[in-house]
Amino acid sequence: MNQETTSTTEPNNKDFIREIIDQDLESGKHSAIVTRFPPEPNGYLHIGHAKSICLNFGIAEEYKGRCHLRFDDTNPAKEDQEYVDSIKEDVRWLGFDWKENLHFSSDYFDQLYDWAVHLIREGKAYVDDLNVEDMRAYRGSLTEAGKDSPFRTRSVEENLNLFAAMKNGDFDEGAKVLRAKIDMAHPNLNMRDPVLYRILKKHHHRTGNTWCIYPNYDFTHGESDALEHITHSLCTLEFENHRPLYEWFIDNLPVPSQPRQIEFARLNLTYTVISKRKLLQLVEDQQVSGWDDPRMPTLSGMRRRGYTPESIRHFCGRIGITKFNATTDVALLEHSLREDLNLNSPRVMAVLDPIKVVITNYPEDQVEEMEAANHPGDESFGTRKVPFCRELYIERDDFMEDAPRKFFRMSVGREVRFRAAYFIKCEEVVKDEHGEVIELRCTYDPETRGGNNPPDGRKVKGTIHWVSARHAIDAEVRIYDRLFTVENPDSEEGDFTNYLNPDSLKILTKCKLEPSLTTAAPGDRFQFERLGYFCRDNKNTDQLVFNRTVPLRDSWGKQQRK
RNA sequence: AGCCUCGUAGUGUAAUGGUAGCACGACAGAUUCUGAUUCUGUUUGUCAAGGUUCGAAUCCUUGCGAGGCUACCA
Repeated sequence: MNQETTSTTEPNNKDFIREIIDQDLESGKHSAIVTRFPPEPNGYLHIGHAKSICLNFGIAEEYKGRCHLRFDDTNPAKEDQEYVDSIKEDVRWLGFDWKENLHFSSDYFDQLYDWAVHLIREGKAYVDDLNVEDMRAYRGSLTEAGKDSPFRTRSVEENLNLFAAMKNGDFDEGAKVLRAKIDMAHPNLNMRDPVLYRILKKHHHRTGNTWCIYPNYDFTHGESDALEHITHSLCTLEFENHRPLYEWFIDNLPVPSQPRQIEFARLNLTYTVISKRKLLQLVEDQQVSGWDDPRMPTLSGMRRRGYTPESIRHFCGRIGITKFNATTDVALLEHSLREDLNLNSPRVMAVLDPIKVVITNYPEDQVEEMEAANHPGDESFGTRKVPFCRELYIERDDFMEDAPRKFFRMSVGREVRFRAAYFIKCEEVVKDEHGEVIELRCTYDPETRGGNNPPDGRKVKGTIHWVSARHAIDAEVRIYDRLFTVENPDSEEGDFTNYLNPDSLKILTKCKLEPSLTTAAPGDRFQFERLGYFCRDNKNTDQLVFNRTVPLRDSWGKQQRK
């Protein structure tokens, strides 16, 4: 679909990764570029993954190479087919296509096993009986060297037998591991004889019960890259310390290609938590309704909220790629969102918190079909008919009794434009016994039909939206706000859940929508004029529910808050 | 405290020894049948101190600050 927008919005300046790629192409090190997006199927994709997806698939498009989707499924205890399915759906929704390049690390279990045996034969790996606590103690610390395991000197023969026995299920989980024999005094802790294989008597979502030993990330990732002829293996900064190990495997194994790992900073966003672990906690503690709660920064949540894939791709293009651990202002994401929505959303009228308006000089039984533009800046959106009659609803906020001079809306004695309808003047307020305003009695000027200025040259400062009381349809509208009250929930005192915004969801049940919205399909997006962008919920499809994607920028509201 | 990485307007990101730019935000104004959009303008920056150089954000030294690393997770 709109994949072109990704490449057409690339900044002129290349990031450091693309510069490396340019050099590798120029020097002849590579003639084609191959990247990969390697999620573990143990959770849902979020906006941070989108950054990586746009980088990897984006580079493949720009350099006419390819990008593999590879599931890093080496830990059957956490992984599940459900996640595989959701990840594929989300990548596709974002607008990327892995074509025939769908892979699983588990496809390489046989090869990895053979390579582990190879290392043993070379005297570069051994079976260790140390338990978890002892292994930790032997590893040393950040400042002290570790010491060799007493099992480090086993013969090749013995290691071969033991490893085969591990594979055959002769030992319990945790009884033994296979370790690389590198250097227990290495300043980089990852090089102190890292574990390669552990015993896990678990069912794997793809290999079933074939295996009871599984390779871990370090022993799997680089070799999988090499097997797929990945040229540039892009990952986040926390793997920086793993690069020497990544290279050690590439150097010490007869792999078919030499991929290069390059790290970049992961995405942080203000007022948001992004880590999978924390998102899982919100789901499990039922602070949100699920992974696809519209307040979640997951792709499924954002999709449900009404985000467009284009806006997310634009955003990812704008934030750049660096090694600096930055926190991006969520306003930049919202800017990308509004930019796309403004261009592509048809306008409609909806009243979320209605007050009734009676036009006293309008005939009781008359109905007019007012013609309204669907987009003020784009005639190709066409027009629609909106019914107008004697009784209408307007937004409660659009009326004020003792209104200041700068209030350009309804107040007794003031005249405003009802969008695409008429000039309306408020004559009288009706209140109930509690003093609550329940009705406005108004008059209209027939000379202003269509909302046009009258022949006498009279002008009006404000234009407000409305719906016909007789024709309006009822709907529920969910108003979402940021999930957290502080810019960086992760770095505040105490648990991040202490900073959840209690007002992140308001459910409005008495909303009145113009009748054209009857035909809105789940997932359809609109601008409710003067309010914001809204999207019909894709989950509660038996009723009419709209999610507010993002409000319009509001310089009046901003004034008020001062 | 050992190792690795990183410090450019409020935020994010360019400038690859030669005029510190862009975007977002904020602020002001113009236009407007959405207090939206659009348009115009304003504002603010090279972590610090030395050094090399005709010239340093860029190279060197030292200091300061930030992040990551001690799973049989990825």
